Amino acid sequence: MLSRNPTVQPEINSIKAEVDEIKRRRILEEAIGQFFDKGYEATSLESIAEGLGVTKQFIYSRFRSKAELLVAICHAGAAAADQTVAFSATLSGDPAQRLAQIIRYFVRLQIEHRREVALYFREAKSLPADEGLAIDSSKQRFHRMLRGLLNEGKASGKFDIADASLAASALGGMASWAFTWFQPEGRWVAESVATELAALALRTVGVPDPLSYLADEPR
Amino acid sequence: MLSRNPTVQPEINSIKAEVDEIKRRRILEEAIGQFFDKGYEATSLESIAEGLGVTKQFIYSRFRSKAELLVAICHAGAAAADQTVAFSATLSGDPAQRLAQIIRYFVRLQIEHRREVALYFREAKSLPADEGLAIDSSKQRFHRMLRGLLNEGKASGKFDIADASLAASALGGMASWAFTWFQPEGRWVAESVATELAALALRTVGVPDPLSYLADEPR
DNA sequence: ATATATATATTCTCGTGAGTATATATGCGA
DNA sequence: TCGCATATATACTCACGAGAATATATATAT
Repeated sequence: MLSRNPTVQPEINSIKAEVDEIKRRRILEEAIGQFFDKGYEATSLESIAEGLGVTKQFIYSRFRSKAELLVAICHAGAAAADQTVAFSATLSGDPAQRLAQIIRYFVRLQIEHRREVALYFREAKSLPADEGLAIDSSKQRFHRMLRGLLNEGKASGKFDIADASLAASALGGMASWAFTWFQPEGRWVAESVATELAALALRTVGVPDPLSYLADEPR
Repeated sequence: MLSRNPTVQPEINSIKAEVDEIKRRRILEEAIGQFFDKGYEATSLESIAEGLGVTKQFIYSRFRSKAELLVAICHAGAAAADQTVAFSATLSGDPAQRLAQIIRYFVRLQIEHRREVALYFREAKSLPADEGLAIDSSKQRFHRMLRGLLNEGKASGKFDIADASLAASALGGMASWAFTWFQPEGRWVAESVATELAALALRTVGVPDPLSYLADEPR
């Protein structure tokens, strides 16, 4: 008998990998929901297992500890800031145009991952020390990116601001805060919130005609 | 023997009341510090007692439960919003002028009570249901107040905004966020942060010359 | 000086939950 | 069909912490 077609092997592995990934995802989904509702410390692994209809051991087979669940979730939350920094590096041209795109991009991510973002703000103190620092540096990189852009716009006379660092904090707050009030079932649509906040952000830094930078975006 | 001068009585009582109040305050101070650093659930009453150099029973003699400590702290956090709403009711005149004063007032309070504010955001879920609702309605009243003012300014042509509710959320975020980044030992002074954020807020809603409303304020 | 109330300390109880050790089932390769 | 690895379940340990019960010290009143 001939040996089996070796090309099958990776396929089998990829199915297994896919199943593993799905299991991981489901565990994380449940953990996000319960951590978000009750808080990290107040949620037991038992109750997460119960919510999934499995036992605690199932979770331990995929994650080494409760803290590791939180780490994975917080990484997903910090990813919004990281991705936005990466996105900003792909942009060039007019600072106002770039700022608008950055805010839109960031707000959309914040809204999409509201719960993870909320958890990484709320529960950062329960993280292992090194992970906590990683989160902090994500925030710092985001802030520096924004401050850099604002300084650039200020230097070229596009933006009218007293202090770029403070303005960056103000814009960061305006955009980040969405995770506290945005309701997916509410009257707002993520896309239009992102566009409106981008328009408000442009005005905050003294761009007189924000709409000209957002004319083709959905409202 | 004559009976004791009855006027002494209230004085003794007031001393006792004062001492009681001091004890309460110290317990709350310690609780705020530890809850803020480690989180509510992760902090034991034992460790709060230890931090104070007393026993757990000392705390139980002033507060009925651990949750009652959190309730007291969260009330202090929500007070920033409540007081600002009350303050806004004392103002009249130009909407831009009022908005600037409101933002300044609110930011100063948020900064002063950063830790309580942070706790009432982070730990609201650990609160008894009715207290949680009270907090929510504080936030709502604040939002409605701001939205009302923005609508007023929009109607009179002072403010240029698409949607007052969304703009209120944006300004709320800009101002609230200060509790996450303000460092009392850092480069900023609370007063000037409050004034700068008020200026940025005015520009966000389309007031062209914010400084004319803030000329006499400290920067 | 003695009785009474109040503040503070000491010592338990009891539930809960993270993590582990051990058992069983399921699927896969030969 | 058998044997092995891995996935899942059951049953335990062990520490911790909220709150209560009980004891002691301190202050006030008579």
